[in-house]
Amino acid sequence: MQLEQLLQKHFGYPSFRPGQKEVIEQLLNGRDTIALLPTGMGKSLCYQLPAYILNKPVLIISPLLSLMQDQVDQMKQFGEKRAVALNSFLNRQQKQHVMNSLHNFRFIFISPEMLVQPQVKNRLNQLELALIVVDEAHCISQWGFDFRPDYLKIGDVLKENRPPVLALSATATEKVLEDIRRFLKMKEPFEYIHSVDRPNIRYGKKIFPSKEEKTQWLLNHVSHTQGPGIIYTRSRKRTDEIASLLLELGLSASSYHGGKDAEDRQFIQQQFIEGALDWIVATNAFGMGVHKADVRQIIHDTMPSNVADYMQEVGRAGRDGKDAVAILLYSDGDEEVVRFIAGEDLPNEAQMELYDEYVRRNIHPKEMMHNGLISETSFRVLHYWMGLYPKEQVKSIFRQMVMEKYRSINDMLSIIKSEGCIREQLVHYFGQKLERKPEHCCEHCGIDYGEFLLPRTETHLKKKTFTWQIRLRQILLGTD
DNA sequence: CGTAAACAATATACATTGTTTACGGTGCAGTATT
Repeated sequence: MQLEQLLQKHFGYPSFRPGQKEVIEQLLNGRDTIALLPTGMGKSLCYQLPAYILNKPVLIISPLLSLMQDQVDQMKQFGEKRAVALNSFLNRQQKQHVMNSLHNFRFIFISPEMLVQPQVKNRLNQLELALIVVDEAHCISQWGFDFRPDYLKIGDVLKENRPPVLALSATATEKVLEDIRRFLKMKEPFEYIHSVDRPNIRYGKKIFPSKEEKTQWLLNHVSHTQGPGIIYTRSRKRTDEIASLLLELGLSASSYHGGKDAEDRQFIQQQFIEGALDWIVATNAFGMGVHKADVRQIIHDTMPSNVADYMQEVGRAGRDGKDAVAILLYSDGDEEVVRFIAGEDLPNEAQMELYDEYVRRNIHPKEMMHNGLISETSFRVLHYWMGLYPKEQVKSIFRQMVMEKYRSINDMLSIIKSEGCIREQLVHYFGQKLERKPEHCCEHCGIDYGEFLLPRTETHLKKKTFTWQIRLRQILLGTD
């Protein structure tokens, strides 16, 4: 049967979207594949159709519990009951039960941390899988080295005669692609790379002499333009600050960051997706797995720490194909804090010495953590690297890591400070060529905020006084 | 590293200036505790 017929049979679609057919053909031929497709362009079909054709379970490695849960729920809603998320939401018994019946599932979602557990790894390696998928594969590069080291172990977990591996992401620089190939141990993968350019997004940029002026401009702009929108800033505290100011101006806004309860985060995200909330003021915790098509604006109150993150964040605008705008705000010295945060949580040399000493004295290095000498995150990262290389080499690896981070920050900064076309520079950064400049390009080429500058009407201000506002106030003010 | 808030000192009974201190992103798993 032709692929199109199979698509029709299993999903009821008459034709493929760009890239899907090529990717699926390669996978069915048993070839490792990297697919860079813009969000909302049907990435999940690339593994779902092969799952039905090959009729064996597909393993999907996913970065977030909430993402797995959404996908499983969605599948169940569409009548696919044979989907499961193998993660810490399951208690011991449930986990055991799922582990014993893995062959009965068609889609198995799992976190890298769960995947590398010996018991889980062995069980999965006994299973005959159709495909191994790494969703949001840029996380390998973005998180693996200094945050979630288990991302770097995925390749080691996979046995020699494994099924093809499919790495999915929306954007990746050549460096990220290299990390994906290397840490997934891919063998001459087929690569489908969609253009990173998003013609319907206009790139704005505003430079201010002081932070106060920046904030003033932001408040004024947001209160006179259309949402829905996301405002990215660097610290949790500042998300709360800005959100409060917007609330005072009568706008519907909420802050969002990793320090909030999972429940509250879920609730806020849901309100935003449903359109009951116009503005989300967030740290980089917000975004992955947020499927909202009509986001009109992305505003950066603080610069992101690299161009790949910037593209990822900006890419959340205008998924419906309609016009959207991304505005990057900068005030002198913003990069200093970004630089600090980049190096802050990495293990320092004193901790490396101490780790070494603990090992020499036959004390489990975990004690460092219990003695409050290192954070959990830093310990995990340090433990990973010290297990691989001698101390001096680890020191040098971390020095390089910091240098690399500083370089990425500088790359972002030089785009901000440059006088050139923003779109062109972004596209070039991903090693691509800009085919055609859209009419509304960027700050440099001339930007017209046009319809985004529609004045806010009274109804706009007052139409929403639902229960969510009360709930949001509770969350924001911490009163129940 | 840089900022801002909290605190202290000055020099005079209020407010300015100097000094110290706290703080800063991303998530998983699994266990102990509300």
